[in-house]
Amino acid sequence: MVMSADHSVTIKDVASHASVSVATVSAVMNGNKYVSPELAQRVRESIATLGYKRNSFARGLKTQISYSIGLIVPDITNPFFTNIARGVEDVANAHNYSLILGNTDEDPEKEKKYLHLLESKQADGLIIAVTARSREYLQELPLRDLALVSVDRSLFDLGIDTVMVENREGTRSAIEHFIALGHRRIGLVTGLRGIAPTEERLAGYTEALEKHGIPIDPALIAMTYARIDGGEQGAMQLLTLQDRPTALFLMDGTMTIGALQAVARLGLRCPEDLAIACFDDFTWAPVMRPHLTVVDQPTYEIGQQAAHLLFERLLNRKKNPREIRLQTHLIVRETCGSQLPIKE
Amino acid sequence: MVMSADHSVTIKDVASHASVSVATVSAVMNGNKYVSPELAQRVRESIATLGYKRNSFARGLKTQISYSIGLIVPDITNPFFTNIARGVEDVANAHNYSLILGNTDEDPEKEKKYLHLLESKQADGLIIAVTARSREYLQELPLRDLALVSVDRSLFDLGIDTVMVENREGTRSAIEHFIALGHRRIGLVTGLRGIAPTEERLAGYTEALEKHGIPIDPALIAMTYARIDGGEQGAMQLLTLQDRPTALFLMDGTMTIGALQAVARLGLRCPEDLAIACFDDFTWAPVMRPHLTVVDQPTYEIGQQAAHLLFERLLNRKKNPREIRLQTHLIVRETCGSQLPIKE
DNA sequence: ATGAAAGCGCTAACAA
DNA sequence: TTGTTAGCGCTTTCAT
Repeated sequence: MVMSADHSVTIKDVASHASVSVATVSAVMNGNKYVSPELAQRVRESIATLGYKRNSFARGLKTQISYSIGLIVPDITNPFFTNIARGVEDVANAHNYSLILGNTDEDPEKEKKYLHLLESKQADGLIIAVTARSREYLQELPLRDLALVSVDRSLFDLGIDTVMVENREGTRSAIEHFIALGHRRIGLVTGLRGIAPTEERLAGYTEALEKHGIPIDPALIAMTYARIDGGEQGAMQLLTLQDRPTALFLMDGTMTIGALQAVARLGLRCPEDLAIACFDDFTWAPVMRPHLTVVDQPTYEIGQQAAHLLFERLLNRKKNPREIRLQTHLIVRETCGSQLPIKE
Repeated sequence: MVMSADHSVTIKDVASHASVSVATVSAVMNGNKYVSPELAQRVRESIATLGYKRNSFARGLKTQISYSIGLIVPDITNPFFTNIARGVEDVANAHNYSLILGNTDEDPEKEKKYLHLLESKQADGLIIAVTARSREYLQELPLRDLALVSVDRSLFDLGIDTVMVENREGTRSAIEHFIALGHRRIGLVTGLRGIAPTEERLAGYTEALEKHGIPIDPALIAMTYARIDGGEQGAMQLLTLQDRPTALFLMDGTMTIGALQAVARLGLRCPEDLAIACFDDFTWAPVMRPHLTVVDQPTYEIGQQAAHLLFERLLNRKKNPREIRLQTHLIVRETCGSQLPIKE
């Protein structure tokens, strides 16, 4: 039987209902002091019949811990970040923590706003995919004791726990796949400069070409941003070159949707006219035509690991920062064909 | 210039730094009392130089307001809910509120856990896509004064603000599209029973058939759940019938991915052998082959409207509950062909 | 083994 | 116009 009290029920109410002191009620809830079984039982019953829920403001004010962590990403709508969020949330939930979500749209101002918000909300920790300009102020920020974990973007050199994937290796494997198929003019569509995924994938691209003695042609690199229209725009730019690339690598899954639209718009076929591959796999890969060759990254696991790192740090604030690099996997499907597209 | 204090800086520190009382500091932060420009200025400077951020525990304890709202959905990973989340988050952010996210996986126990969590976190409001069994306990719950808004699922009869789409009309339009094309054996793959989208879409299906004098064949209705494998399983079940349907309607976008895989596995072609349509559009629709005919629903807007409703209610607790029904749109692409698949 | 009481940092009523 | 202070509901030390 449950009561709805107009003025919400406090620990005092429970105490008097159970005829014990508030200290005893607190003790049974926290289980950190001996309470005789009889009293404990009585308290538990009172809690149940009064429908008491402890007030986390009061608790937090006293203990300085909020049992909540933040997750700040560019855009939760990007499946890459959605999966990270799910991974984070699952482990947060397992720790009885709650997750506060924020989208920055890669805007440092929005990011700062969230940082302030989370600070004043006394979040215990924060998992963040920082914007390109964050490092400029991140060090200046008096971040209380907000434990920080960086995902997708690197802050490891700032002594911050970081979870990333092997961007360079992943990209290199895809580009080398192109090269093995005979491609030499390989286009690259990048996301925003200044963030690790972009820079590292760019490095992987360069590395692959150099390794095989293929000169880097700046005209084959389109710098855009990780959204559908960014991909479309980048692909358009490269594919309308008079000497267009025979292969195209997209740095991000969402960009690929746009790129594929550009390809269709130009009346190009894949893999006949053009090989395509990208970073990120898709749940809808099976229903895409053609089946896309991708560099898969373990998105859910990134979130999980980041959350694990965060909770570890919450336990021990002075342990050495770790950088976790998760592996990517080249999944060869059909968008690269099995040989160089014939050029007349 | 910014200081990092070991023991975080309080309003008292600001007060003494600015040589004013804490009440004055509070007044300038809240802007609800007159403070002379000189003092206000001094206070603001002290706040800045000390890097002070108000403690929301203390504030909340006093004011009973947390400036945070919850969002509880089955699975943030489903693009339908991702977009809702983005919509909610954007308006929450505009109100300087933060968003606490929870996934239930349609499990009432997880849902209850989040409800408790949000209560004890003193969330001011909650936007929720309830599980099938929530109404059993939702009324019993002493929900403090947690303002509630229901999305996707209906709680309007419980006097709770609700945002939904026109499920029945949307589904009917798709089924009638099938019928107009000459289909009479129309299969339906449903999600979980007992939730409004399922029941209402089912009603729309039934209504369309009845309106055109087509008898309902229970064998053509597969009850599964709104995930990829649910769709695959449902489609498999219907398409392996000896007298299989000539058209298939999927109730949910994610299910459609599975269904399309089943179709491919069975060596069926679409639209030649089978017409397909579903609820939900996809960002990746342009790169799907065939282009799917869908009933589009304004997902982002659902979240936005829900959040608006919530903030309105926060302002006025006793206004009449509203039910907002957003319109769906049938987008005819190519998965239905332009006529009945030829049957030999 | 249990209870009394101080105090966490803030807001707001009241005093000056 | 500004300051003093009580108290929000909890945890925790210190008494008993």
